[in-house]
Amino acid sequence: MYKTQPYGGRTDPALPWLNGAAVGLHQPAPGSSNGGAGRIAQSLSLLAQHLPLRRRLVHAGDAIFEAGTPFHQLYVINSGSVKVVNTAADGRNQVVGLLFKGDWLGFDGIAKGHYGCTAQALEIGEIWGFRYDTLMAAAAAQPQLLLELHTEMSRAIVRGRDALLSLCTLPVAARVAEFLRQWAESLATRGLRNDQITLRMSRAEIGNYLGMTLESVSRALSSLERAGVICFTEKGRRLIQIPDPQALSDFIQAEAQATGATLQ
Amino acid sequence: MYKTQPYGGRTDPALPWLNGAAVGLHQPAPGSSNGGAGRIAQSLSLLAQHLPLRRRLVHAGDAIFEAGTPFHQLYVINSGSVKVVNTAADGRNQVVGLLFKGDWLGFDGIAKGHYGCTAQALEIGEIWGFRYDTLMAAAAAQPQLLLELHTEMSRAIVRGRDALLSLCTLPVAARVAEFLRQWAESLATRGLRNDQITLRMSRAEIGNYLGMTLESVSRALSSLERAGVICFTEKGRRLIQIPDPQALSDFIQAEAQATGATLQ
DNA sequence: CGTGCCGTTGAACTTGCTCAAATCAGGTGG
DNA sequence: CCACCTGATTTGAGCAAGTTCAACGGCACG
Repeated sequence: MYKTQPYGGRTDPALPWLNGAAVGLHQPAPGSSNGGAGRIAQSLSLLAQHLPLRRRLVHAGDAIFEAGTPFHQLYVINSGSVKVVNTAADGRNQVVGLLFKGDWLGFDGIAKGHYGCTAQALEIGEIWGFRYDTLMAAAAAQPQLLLELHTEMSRAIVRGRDALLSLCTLPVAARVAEFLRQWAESLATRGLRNDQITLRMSRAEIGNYLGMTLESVSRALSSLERAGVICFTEKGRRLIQIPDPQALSDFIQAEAQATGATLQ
Repeated sequence: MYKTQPYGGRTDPALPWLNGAAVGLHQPAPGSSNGGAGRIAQSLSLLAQHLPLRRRLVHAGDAIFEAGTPFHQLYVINSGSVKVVNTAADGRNQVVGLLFKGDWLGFDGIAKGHYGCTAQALEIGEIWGFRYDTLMAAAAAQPQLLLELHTEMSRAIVRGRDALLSLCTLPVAARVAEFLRQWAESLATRGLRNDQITLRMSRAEIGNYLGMTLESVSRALSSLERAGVICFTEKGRRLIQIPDPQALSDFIQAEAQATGATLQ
């Protein structure tokens, strides 16, 4: 397996912190049973209350914003899912993010003054748009808005880093498994059923996202099915069932250790 | 070459925007010849003026903060360089960032309430620390501080995405070249000489950062030297000279195209 | 009913990894 | 100042994961 080997750095005392949990500065909404779903609903309603929103219905394939256009607005997903595609100067491009209800879009525009990525809906959904300067003005009266913004930006940074880590330390099959695990986790956080996933991307898109070929994605899914970690439903090979989320995690763990990617 | 192949997405009209340029919302400092260096000096002095800073001298290897400790402070590099190491729950860890003067540290703590990474100095330098809540309080009086924060967070997001793109679309040799190019660019932005680079990381650390083995890093550097794109100085193989930055870019371009990673 | 796209699977090939040995730089103690 | 030791780096040879190329089946759409 093509994994980076241990390097005798000084930062290696294997640390026991959970990386996946989505606990934030926010206390769970009083009276909400699920921290994740409550948090997201709460923050969406906060926005709705204090900002003039441009609500837009999108269909699969619709662009929410395009790389290169001037930045003025941020967006929040009220429903549906979105992929973010990064494009380099020489035309190489890559899916760099996959976002769901409550996630924000367009942060990369703040620094550069124009969007650096293209965001595209993967299914029917509703996207809320609002101007960055309006948000800042509203935040003067409602500081909670600022905390929300910072938390979401921080989350985006963490997501990017975790993606990098997966990409560098996991073999293909485990990367696909991790992809499914994260997707299921995102659904669970939002209070949706997470025992099945409707892939809204082609094998080619998934492969592009995970840094592998479409054939590798296909093979990885087949091998996950053979291992009994996932099942395909009778109809269509884009609807994936996950009988036991723990089995997915175990699979990833096993693959990671097999490669010696554990480090230190 | 193991590169992701084209996928017939709908987002592919190859876009001509430069990805590397560091132009921001900030207008170049009036009277400063170099936008980058001016911007950084300006934003450092803005912080010094409006915030009580904890200044700390660090030596190579010193930790600025450790993954898992509670988040209260953000940090800014006043001088020196820093690496950021991400650690997963199962012990896999990876260098996910390399930062220089003017860069901020610790954003990942905002969402989770504790730092998710460890930051470690690569050389002697001075790090400024200040509490996040103090920053927010000061921002009420000085909104420029907020813009600064957002710009830096945005920049961190963009950097992460670009790293992902390199990792997925470039073969090893080009990845090393791109690494050097970015380092040189960072130096240039800060008004420092960018015709030579003192690597402050071992081959193993570089490999970990770039998702390859230390042997691959070594071979890539040797091949860059053979191609005349870089030179080693007589003393030590950690001081690298870059006679012609353009040649580096050309090398990357050529390698990228050779793999068909161009897409579209 | 043909055309096109998506997905799967097989076989051969290539890149980058693993293992191993030799070299080199830096620091330590005599 | 030199011998020595340790860790970093380079380089080679063989191997394997994942890619490339290619063929086939299924489903949707005109």
